[in-house]
Order: sequence, then structure tokens, then C-alpha cells
Amino acid sequence: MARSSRKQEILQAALGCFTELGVEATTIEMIRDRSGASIGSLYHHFGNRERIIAALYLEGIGEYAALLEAGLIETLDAEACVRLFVTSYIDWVVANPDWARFVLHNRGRVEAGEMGEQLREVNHAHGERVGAILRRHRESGAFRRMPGDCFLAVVIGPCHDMARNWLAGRSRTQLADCRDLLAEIAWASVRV
Amino acid sequence: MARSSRKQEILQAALGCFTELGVEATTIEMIRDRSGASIGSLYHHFGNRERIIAALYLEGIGEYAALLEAGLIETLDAEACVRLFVTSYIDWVVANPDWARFVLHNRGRVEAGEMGEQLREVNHAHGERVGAILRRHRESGAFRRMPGDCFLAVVIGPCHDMARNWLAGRSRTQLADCRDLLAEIAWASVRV
DNA sequence: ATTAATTCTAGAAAATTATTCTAGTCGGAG
DNA sequence: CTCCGACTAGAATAATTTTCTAGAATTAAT
Repeated sequence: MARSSRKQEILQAALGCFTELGVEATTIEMIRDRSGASIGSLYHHFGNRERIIAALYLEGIGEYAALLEAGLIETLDAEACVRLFVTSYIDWVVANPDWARFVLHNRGRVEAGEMGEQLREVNHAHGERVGAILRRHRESGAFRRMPGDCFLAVVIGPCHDMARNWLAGRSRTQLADCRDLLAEIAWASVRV
Repeated sequence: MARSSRKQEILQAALGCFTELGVEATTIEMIRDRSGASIGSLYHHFGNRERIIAALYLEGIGEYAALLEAGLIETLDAEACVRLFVTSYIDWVVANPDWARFVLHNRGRVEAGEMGEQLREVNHAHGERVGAILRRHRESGAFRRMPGDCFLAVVIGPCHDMARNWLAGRSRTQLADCRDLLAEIAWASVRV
């Protein structure tokens, strides 16, 4: 994998800078320093600063989405399904805090930029697949009737908020300690 | 109020640019054009680009926080209190979509920057006041026992998610139509 | 009214940052 | 070998932000 190693080095260097200084404050020069690459190499691989950000973002959500979908396919029970949403999200955040922080804070930026269309496509495809799995349960009457948009917000919204606070060091409670509580509340909120 | 009108003009111009093009993509020059101010005037009032962003952010959350606190002081019932969290948030977002979108997407940026300390202070003070009101209800046994961090995430998390999606045009459901449903679920999630 | 102090505005100049461009190196396929 | 494409390098250029000097507008005191 010597082929793409430079590219990965650049992405990891970028994530490091973003985590320590914020996206706004990190310059191409800093990423160049930290990765050991040259300006030319950087622009060869990514074209511009924004595409570095977008690549990092897409790789992050891609990994999480794959994890979630893999789990969902195997669980047939409605309750287990809802709980999996919560637990797989929390597990991923705890395992990849820097990446999670970056993804959680930069969706808007990527969506507004030139890679926005691609991001929307990826998200839409993922949403369709997840939606298809949920529809089975919804139609079998396992869930309380409510708009699909609300369903997702109710299930995963508390996790997003909790993760955001924990990642920013604002939470006195460990995120992992809320895993079961949040899963239970999510299920209680959407069951009939 | 001719005194501060130039300053407000700049802030409004900035919010307009941020809404249409994203924060990253708007330049000082664009804000200058749109507001009619000069570079000098801009830097006189704000010092640098980042402080324009921070000022807009602080004004936004300030307005919402004041609204919430004003309501909370008057409601003595635990259920009404929880519902108020949801409804006042949704009402504010519906009434100030551009501002809400900006606030929802730029907390991290402001917190990471030079105004981060000030923002944390403001948030902390607000959190204390709200926390004090909630403590009464918690101690009177109106709420299910759970860490304070989780409580807030459970109550307001779904609203944040729903608002985010609605503001980005990703939601088929109108945000206002979820008002009562989300309020009810919030209360159901935290009552004993 | 006049003056002095302060706040605000202006835009050119300087500094910083992002991007482009030209000139390569390196490893493998023919 | 030598040609090709992927990759690297860093100087040159372009874009953007910030500083700086000068002067206009406003306020308050005499």
C-alpha cells in the first residue's frame, strides 16, 4: 500500500491539525509540514483545500455507515434494531473520537461546497438502504406512528447531542456510560 | 441608534453571505460590498474576520437563551417545563431560520477560536441558571433518575436533529408540525 | 460657536495564505 | 533502453486577510 500512503499521511496530518487548531485555523502549510509532503504533492492528490476536508469527511461517515448497515442486516427484531442505532453510533464515536468530532462539526461545510452533491448522493443512498430495513418494522406495526423524519431524530438525536458534548469535554458523564440508558430511551420513545 | 447601525449592517450582510455561500466561502470583500462599509470600518468594528463570526453567533444564542429563560421562570410545573424546552426551541428556529442555521453549524468554529473562552463563559452561566430551575423538579422526584448531561440531550437532542434537517431542506415534514409530537416524546422520555 | 477628544470611515500598502505552473524523479511496461 | 504515467518538489503567482496612515463625523466642554 505504498501507493496511497502519501495520500493517507496527508489526510491523517490534516485531521490532526483540524483537531488541535480547528479547520479554519489550519493552513495548507501546516498540513504540508506535518505530513512531510510537498505543496505539489498535496495539490496533486486533492486539488484544493476544500477537497481535503471533503475526503476526510466522506471517509469518516463511510466507515460508520458501513458499520451500521452491516449490523442492521443481521438484526430482525424491531427493538434490537433501534438499540443498534444507538449503540453502534456510540461505540463508533468512542473508538474514533477525533474523526467523530470532525464529522459532527463539518457536515454543513462539506455540503455547502463543491463536493456537496456527492455527499448528498452518498447520504441519500445510505438513507434509502436504512429506510428499507426500517420500513419492514414500521409496516408490521412495531413502531408508534410518526413521520419518518421525526423517527430518526428521536432515535439518534440524543446520541448526537450527548456525543457532541462529550467530545467537547463539556460532559461530566462518560459517553460510554450512557450507552444502555440512551438505547432504552430510544426504544421507549418509538415503541407503540 | 445611528451609532451602531453600521455595525449591525455589517453583521446582517455577513449573515446573508454566510447563508448563501457558507462561512468558508465568503470573503471580507463580499461582506464589505454587501454592507456598503469600507475595509477600515469593518476592521474598526470587529478587528478580524473571526470576530465577525463570533459576534453573530453570540447575538444569536443570546436571543434564544433569553427567550427560554424568560419562559422557564414563569412555569412551575415539571411537564410544562420540559415541553417549553422543546416548543421554545422550535418556535425560535422557525422564526429565525438563517440565524438558527448559522448557530447550529458554527459552535465548534467559535469555540475553537479566540472568542472560545467568552463563549464558554456565556454558555456556562446560562447552563447554571437553567440547571438551577431544573434541579427543583429533579429533587422533587418529577423526573426519572439520570445524569444531567443525558437529561438535556434526551430533551433537546431530537429537536436539534430535526431542526438541522429541516433547515437543510432534507426533511419532508415541516418542523412546526413536529412541535407537539416532540414535546410529548421529550416529556415521556424523562418522566418517572 | 470653537475647540478638543473620540469614534468612525476610507483605501492603499503589507503580510499571509492558497493555488498554479514548470521541472523534474521514480518505477514499471513494452 | 526509453517511454509513460503517477507522483514529488518548490518557485512563481494569485487571492485574501490584516495593518496602517490619514482624514471625516460626532460629541462634549468651554
